[in-house]
Amino acid sequence: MADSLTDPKMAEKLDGLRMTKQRKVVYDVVQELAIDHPTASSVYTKAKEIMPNISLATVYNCLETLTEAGAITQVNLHREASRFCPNLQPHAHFFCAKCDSVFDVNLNEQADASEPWNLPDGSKIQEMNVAMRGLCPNCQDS
Amino acid sequence: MADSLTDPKMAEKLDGLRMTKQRKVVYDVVQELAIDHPTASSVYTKAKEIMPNISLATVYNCLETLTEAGAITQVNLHREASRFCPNLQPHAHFFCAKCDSVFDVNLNEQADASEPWNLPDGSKIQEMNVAMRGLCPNCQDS
DNA sequence: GTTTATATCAAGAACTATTCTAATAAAGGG
DNA sequence: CCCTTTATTAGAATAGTTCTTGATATAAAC
Repeated sequence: MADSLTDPKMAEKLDGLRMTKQRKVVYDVVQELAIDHPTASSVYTKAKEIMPNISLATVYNCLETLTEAGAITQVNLHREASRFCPNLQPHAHFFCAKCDSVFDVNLNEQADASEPWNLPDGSKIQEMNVAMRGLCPNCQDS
Repeated sequence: MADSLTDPKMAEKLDGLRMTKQRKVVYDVVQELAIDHPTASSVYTKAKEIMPNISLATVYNCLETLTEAGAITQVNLHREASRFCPNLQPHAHFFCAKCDSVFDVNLNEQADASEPWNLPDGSKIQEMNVAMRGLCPNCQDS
């Protein structure tokens, strides 16, 4: 599969990173549960089925390492528990207020579409957050 | 000013809400510090200058109430402390990775612009998050 | 291969931002 | 004003996450 850790492009991202058994398990679990956008503790629960001695701290460490390496991304809404997503394509996330599910939303292919996001039919947005991190003009110079 | 609590449109939003002294102070402080996008504790520090006996819990309560009423919005990036913003126009937020400042970013007026966000010249995006909350098709029906 | 350096792991303590609890106080309607 | 409702306060509690320590494992240097 394209997003496998053994994929050459992914290997490049993970350059200099030790692919330990724990990291592999954590990454595989995030892939397996991708559709749920699992939290750290969901990943922990599932990872223990494969590696019973793995600790929650290690799961947190692995998730952080994989995120920094760019293999997965951290997904948040307000201050709810972080969720993790192995989809590296540019996309947004929709959080259902009722059933607590989270799903990926792709950009609309048609540039002239009225709605930039390709939401499933029948979903209704109540709130939208757009945040960017980077360097401001002042900090860019120094 | 247009965003004042005494503005008729704002009054409508706050319908049914008791405008207590504390809520007024908290709202005024958020307005005053708007450019900084203050955290709850920044609001608390400033609010105490005006009302020395106000408690942190009250600041949190007021911020929550004002947010629910639609008078301010809660702004987050990952799980950093929430920040609050009295700008009710649709806009995004830019978090500087170096100086920790946060600023408003408006939508580009020109529909055909290459970049949908009107970023200040010289700023550089490293990461972008788009999240929506609402009802998914399944939950819409039930 | 042995030694030395570096990175990772596990367990639990510590931390931060936030929410909850229970008692007191303040608003607003009659 | 009085009464009911709602808000405030201070401090305790909580959730999610990060940190610390010592033990292991891996890699690098010799």
